[in-house]
Amino acid sequence: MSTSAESYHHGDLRTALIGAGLSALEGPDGATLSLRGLARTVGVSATAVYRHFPDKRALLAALAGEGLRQLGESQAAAAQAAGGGAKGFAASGRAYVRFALAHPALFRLMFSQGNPADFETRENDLARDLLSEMTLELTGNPVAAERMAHQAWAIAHGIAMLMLDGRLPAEPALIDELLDTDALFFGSTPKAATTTDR
Amino acid sequence: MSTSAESYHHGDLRTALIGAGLSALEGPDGATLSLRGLARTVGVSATAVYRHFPDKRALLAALAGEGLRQLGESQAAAAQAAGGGAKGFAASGRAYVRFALAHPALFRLMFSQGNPADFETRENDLARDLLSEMTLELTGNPVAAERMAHQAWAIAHGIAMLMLDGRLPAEPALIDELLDTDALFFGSTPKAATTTDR
DNA sequence: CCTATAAAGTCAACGCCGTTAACATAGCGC
DNA sequence: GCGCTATGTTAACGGCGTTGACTTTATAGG
Repeated sequence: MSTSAESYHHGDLRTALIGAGLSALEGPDGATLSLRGLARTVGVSATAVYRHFPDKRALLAALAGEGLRQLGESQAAAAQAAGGGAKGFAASGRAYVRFALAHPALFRLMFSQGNPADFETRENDLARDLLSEMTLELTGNPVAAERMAHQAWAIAHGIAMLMLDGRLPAEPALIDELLDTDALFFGSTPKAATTTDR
Repeated sequence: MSTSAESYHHGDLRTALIGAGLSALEGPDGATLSLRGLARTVGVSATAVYRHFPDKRALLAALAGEGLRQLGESQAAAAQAAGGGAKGFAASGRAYVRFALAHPALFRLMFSQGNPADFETRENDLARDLLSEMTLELTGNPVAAERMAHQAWAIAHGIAMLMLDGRLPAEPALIDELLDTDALFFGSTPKAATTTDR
């Protein structure tokens, strides 16, 4: 009865806090959201938060979990829209980076927690499951699939992070180019290199 | 005369602060270093810091710059020890990830600043220059070199970050496997999943 | 040599933060 | 109807980054 509609005392504080937290993460200075500030925007005393979360970390973990869920949804939708298969796989990779660029503070939060076990649950782990499924489908080999999953995750995550940090320009064309699995490293080596023409 | 030996009032505070900051970043809870705490360990009043850095961000930027310099050194050393060429390139990639795992808080700090321009200087940008040189040497083509550099950076960075966050196990064998340029994605799989496009 | 000036450091204070303890209130089960 | 428990409040603590007004010290110039 803690997480239902809106009834008793003030409303559903837990849900309200998470909502406020998510929207605070969207604005500028989303990197520095404070427990007190959050309580203020929800219109509640600072210490009321502690009835729903043991401490700030727990609140952040909940936000990260929600972000993870949304990321999984985005990727799944993108993969399906692209018609699955290799196209879908590539689309889910682009969706990963796009999500990071669209929600920088949330994305950073999702990957700066102590240990993922605090908020990675069966339900919000869609992204991970999807990745496993897709690579298995593409390779047909569990061992190769796992390596492919790891490498794909790493490169998408690397691109996302470097762009968020301003180390790489956050241009859509660059995302596509770097994620292009046909052109990875030497894939198109000698002459090819001319792929960039456009 | 602000950054020289050690002479006048207290010593070279700026250098001392950076040293203390770097060593604080090595310990646990290095993620939460405080200006006051740093001043305390150096044996100086909290506000003395402001004679050398306009604010905390500037101090952190200085630490990040120093970290960047060290990272470049590590990579250059590893590349040279491996004899340059493709071997050297692979070695520098491993060194990148190893550095991240060896100095988690420092590495995170290096890649969570607002904009890199604040601390990326000609002298500490060794890592970036090295990467450009190596990929150009390997491809012989400026365009291909740049893409290779971006992709290599992204995958190394992704591996490092995911391991730091506990999303991937931080095992040396896995680092090697994921960085293996010959086995990237479909490199070693038969049918290569035929990504089709293009 | 001695003094003006500016660099380097100190102290007190402000407002914000996360968190704890003690207290108030409202809804539900018996 | 009563008590229990979930939910919320107020007051307070210590720590933080930062500012302003002050003190000390090194050094440069007459």
